[in-house]
Amino acid sequence: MTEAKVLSRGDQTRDALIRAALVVFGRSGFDAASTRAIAEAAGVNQALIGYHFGGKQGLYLGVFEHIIGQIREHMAPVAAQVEHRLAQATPEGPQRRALALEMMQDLFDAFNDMNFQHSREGWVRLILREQQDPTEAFQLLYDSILSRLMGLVTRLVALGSGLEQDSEACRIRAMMIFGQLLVFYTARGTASRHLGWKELNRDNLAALKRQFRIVLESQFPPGVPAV
Amino acid sequence: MTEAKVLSRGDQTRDALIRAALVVFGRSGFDAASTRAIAEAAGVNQALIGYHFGGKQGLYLGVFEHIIGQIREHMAPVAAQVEHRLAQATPEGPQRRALALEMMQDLFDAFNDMNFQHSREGWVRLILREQQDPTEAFQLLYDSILSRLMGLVTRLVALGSGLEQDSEACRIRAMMIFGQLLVFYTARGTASRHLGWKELNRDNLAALKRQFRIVLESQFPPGVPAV
DNA sequence: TGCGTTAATTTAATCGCTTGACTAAATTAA
DNA sequence: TTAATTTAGTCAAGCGATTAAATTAACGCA
Repeated sequence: MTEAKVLSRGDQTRDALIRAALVVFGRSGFDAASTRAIAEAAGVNQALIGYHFGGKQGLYLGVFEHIIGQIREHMAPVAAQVEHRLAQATPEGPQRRALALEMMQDLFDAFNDMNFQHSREGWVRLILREQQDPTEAFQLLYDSILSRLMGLVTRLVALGSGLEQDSEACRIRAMMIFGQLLVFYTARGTASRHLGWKELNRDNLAALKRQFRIVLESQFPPGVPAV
Repeated sequence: MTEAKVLSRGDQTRDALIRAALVVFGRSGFDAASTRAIAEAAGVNQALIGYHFGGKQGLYLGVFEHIIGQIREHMAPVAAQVEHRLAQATPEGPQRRALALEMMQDLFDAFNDMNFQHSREGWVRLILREQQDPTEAFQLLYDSILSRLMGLVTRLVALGSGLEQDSEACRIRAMMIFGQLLVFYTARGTASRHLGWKELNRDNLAALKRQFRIVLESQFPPGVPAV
């Protein structure tokens, strides 16, 4: 319903290739993924990769542009809202901890939902690989959204903890907070065995959110003065 | 100095192949890594992979047996010590929070040091890949040590939080605690840019440990009654 | 509407190259 | 002399890229 059906034949092919490549690249990595396998998964002739994207590399970048668009769609609204509230917040007010906590919960609720919705696709695997050996694709991803999200959470940590704005401590803490959620995707095998979660379903996600909320509150207790 | 020099010619070849394969498999993944590249990195003829390990797959398993041995060497002593203290601890004593906190810090100090020492090798990348698509190698790794470590931390969370022993909540919390550290390896690209850490050095590790300790204490405040 | 022309897109086939596995012969150690 | 180990070379299969030819859609004009 959200998709316009006025896609030309070429655009349909581009689309099918990107969606197939998302899966195949995610499962096998760039080198091990074959253009023939991608083309077959897309139901399309192999030479069309060269025609539409210039080659394997071009298709890979196309996949990341697609991902970036999706993440933007999910996170931009809540990020903008948090930025707005941050600009208005008095950094020394008495309830600034509660405020920071609330905004973090908004942000990470959206983050969790996005990850959950796309957990079946190849997102996680693709980004994980790029984290280990960043290429042009990661530069794109980081500059367009990741840096914004990280900066936002870092400012929220500063607000909630009283630590100096953008200090190294705040940045480390921001990374750690993400880590608490991401570990369920990055260490999927361990999570699967230790928790018996063969796949992340709605119930699992709810339990995860509950514990995350508890831990977040313990890190930024609303009623206690800052360190 | 720790290595006995009584290795036969064949054992030397096996050793060289495993060390080279650790790097090449880690960098490229199983499929994309070529046996020729591994053999060249080991300074050895390609056919020797087939001779000594039966094939590519056998070499891959050999690499994981090597890794498992190393992790055991690092973690088994502290794990045994914690298990011993856990067996003696009275689960309802007044300082059980402080006790749990102390044991967690011992455990994760060892964990951090191990990760740091081997961060240059291909460990992280290899295990990360197995987490996404577990093969026989991950089964081996999980059964031989990962399950023990996870179980241990889960029991410590139970002791420190007052939550029911081995409840799902405890297991989730245990995963999250690991996540706070692992994120600096799994999201290496983001960490590199957000923190300016091009590689994890001694200073960075110290800063990381400091923040981790603070967060851990906030989750299990020594002087406060349990939830 | 229908025809003819042009551009966009798709197809099958082929190129040189690399892959993992294997083998027989050569080399080394016991 | 025997067994363990290493070597160079070969095999079929799959790789990414490219090409010329075939097919399809788009547009101007009658």
